[in-house]
Amino acid sequence: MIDLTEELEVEYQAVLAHFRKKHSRITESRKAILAYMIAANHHPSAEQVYKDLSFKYPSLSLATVYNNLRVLVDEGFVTEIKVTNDKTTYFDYKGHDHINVICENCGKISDLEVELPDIAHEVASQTGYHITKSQFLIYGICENCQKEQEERL
Amino acid sequence: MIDLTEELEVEYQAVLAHFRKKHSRITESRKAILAYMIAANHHPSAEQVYKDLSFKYPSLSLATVYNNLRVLVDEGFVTEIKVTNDKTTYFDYKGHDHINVICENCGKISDLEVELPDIAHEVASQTGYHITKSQFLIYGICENCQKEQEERL
DNA sequence: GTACATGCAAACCGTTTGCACTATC
DNA sequence: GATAGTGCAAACGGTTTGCATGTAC
Repeated sequence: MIDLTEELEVEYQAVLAHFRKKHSRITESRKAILAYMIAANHHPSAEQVYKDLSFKYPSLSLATVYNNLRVLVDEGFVTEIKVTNDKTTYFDYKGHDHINVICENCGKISDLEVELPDIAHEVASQTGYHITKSQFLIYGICENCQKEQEERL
Repeated sequence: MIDLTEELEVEYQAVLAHFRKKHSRITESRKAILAYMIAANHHPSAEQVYKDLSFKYPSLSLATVYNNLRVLVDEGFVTEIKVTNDKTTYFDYKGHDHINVICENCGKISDLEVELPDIAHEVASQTGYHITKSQFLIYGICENCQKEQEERL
């Protein structure tokens, strides 16, 4: 098992408590993947989680990693990150706040103009990155789908 | 061919001029895909571009759509948009400004904390979306890769 | 004991590639 | 005429799925 600081251990236990409450089973694989994700200070792919845990858990399968990451995403503990020009999905445990508006129901993607501070400049000065382009995505439910959902009740 | 307004026609001709300058060939497929993308007010997938153009261009292939979208992306005319929980890449002709910071060279993904206005609230009031989560991505070259590139000169 | 989770391997599907052919320049 | 671009079909690769088995409860 990954070694967690006291603070992270609290987080870890809180998620386990959440699983118990939901009557989800707490398996060795699940604990290992959860601990890995909580401890991770990078944004691993499923493959990377699998490789890193395979040493300690030789019987772990890639499908199980995907299954558990999916569960963690569905429960709101982990965020998916997609990067252009890369088929891989990366996973981030409770990613920080990180505008296209995407409807999670119908998949429609809309543009939205909103007043923003000069993020690129700020990012550049703060990180030393040479900024080439940026992408702000907001996920939600569009008006049409909200209506449809209301009508469905 | 898609019918373009005068303004869009100027844009279209400008891109063609760009291609001539680069000694890229201006084929029927290329013109059709470009015009489609310039006229599009949505964010089509390659598949959708292919389907929509297939009527007028029955011999057009999906691979050619991918090739040309790739070219338009490489030349900076089109932006790719990736959405979580969806394998598809969407394409946006000169997307509007739309903070994970992603290094285009090494693929490293970093978190960054930046002061932002209450975007979600603003988006919600402006669009009527019910916001559930958001994702801000900035692409650039990280300090390490900048150094490596400088050293390579 | 029940049924959710796992592991394996095969299927899936968006995207890319290899190659012969076509058409732009 | 040279060669970049095209079209087709096959390959690729990240992710998902079906199913038999294992195990948390």
